[in-house]
Amino acid sequence: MFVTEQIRENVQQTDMDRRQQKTRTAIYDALTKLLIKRRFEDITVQEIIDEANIGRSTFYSHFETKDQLLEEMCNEMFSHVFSDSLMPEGSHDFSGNHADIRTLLEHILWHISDHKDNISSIMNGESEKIFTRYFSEYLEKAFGKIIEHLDMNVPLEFKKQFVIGSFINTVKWWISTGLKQEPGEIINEYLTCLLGGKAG
Amino acid sequence: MFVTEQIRENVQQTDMDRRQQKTRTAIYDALTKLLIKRRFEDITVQEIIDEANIGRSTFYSHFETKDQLLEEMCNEMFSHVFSDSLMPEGSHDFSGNHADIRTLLEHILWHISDHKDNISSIMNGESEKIFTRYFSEYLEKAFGKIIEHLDMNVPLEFKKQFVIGSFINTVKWWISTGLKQEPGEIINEYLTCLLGGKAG
DNA sequence: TACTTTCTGAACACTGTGTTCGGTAAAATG
DNA sequence: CATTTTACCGAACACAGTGTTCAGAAAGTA
Repeated sequence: MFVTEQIRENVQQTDMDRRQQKTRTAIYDALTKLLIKRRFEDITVQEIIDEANIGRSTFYSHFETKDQLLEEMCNEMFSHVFSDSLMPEGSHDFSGNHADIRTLLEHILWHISDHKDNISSIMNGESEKIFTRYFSEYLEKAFGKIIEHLDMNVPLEFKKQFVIGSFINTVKWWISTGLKQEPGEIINEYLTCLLGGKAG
Repeated sequence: MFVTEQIRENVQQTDMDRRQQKTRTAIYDALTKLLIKRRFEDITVQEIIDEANIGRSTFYSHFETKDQLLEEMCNEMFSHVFSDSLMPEGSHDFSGNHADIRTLLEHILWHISDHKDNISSIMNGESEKIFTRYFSEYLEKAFGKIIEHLDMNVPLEFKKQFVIGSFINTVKWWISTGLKQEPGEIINEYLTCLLGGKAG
């Protein structure tokens, strides 16, 4: 089970005072809105407070620092994007079935595509690293075993690094150029490059 | 040999006051030293000033901001690491000669290896992006045409993204794990993954 | 209603940035 | 060597942003 799973529950407690929920949502929305216009590093706490229309001390009673806010917001979002729902129990064993892998990878991209606006605005700056961390962790869990079975004549650690790294890289590139291609197209091209046109 | 020593020649114009040269070197050396202990974002201008043993206003007469200092320092360093000396005129035409490519890529890694200490300490934080930018630009120039001739059945832009991205990725991984392998080893593994064991 | 929790916002201490300026030291010039 | 030019020094300053505190107001809960 993912670390991220536990985090989500912390953030959205059902037994939360309505005021707290309102505040928290207002802060997330405010930051999300501000991130469209400028980088996280250039946004001040005061701006978030003004945009969210809350008191200064209220902000600091919810988040220790601005960075913690980003961290939690990203946790929230990426844990959703890379949730276990993408990875149903039954499909953990791919046993070299490339069709299934293709479907699953494509599914991930569709998920990302659904969060296009949020992810895109977050992808400039510090938050890119959080994205990479989550994505990497997720892929390692989901595909670690399949990667082991791929026969490339290189050490395992290198293979993992290469396969996962190049995939994340491709996805970042896809996002940064505005998600112009269809998910299926990207996955096909990725697998073509990775497997050199070899059949499954 | 320390990077800063090599930089000195490039940075210091011959018509520069000796005092200016001394100051500039002191600042570079100070930052280089501080970067070993902590991330650039956590280093204050005052610390750099103290370490360099110069006056506050002197620092600001040399650099407008702390970020500009980093930018210039990285420019200096990476432009040296990825200098044209790596890319002699005669070798611009690879015409599918994989042996030459192999040699050249290996050469790049040796160069990086020579600057191990400086690069490693810089690779945490903001400066990683500068590294990536430089590296990407350089590789595009040096290998753009060869990549075009690689026959992978994907659009050119995707191919470039994949080949260059996965190489930079691999190098970053190599650096972050402490340059444990020999350059030749890394290049072999990279090319194995990229070309799928196809012969040149 | 009575009680509890959260929100509010002004005031405050603190850290770090970048500027200013009169005085000092060093280098270049002739 | 004397003169002029240039760079360095560093204290003082203005400023921006962070994070805390606290007493009173407002909203939720039972």
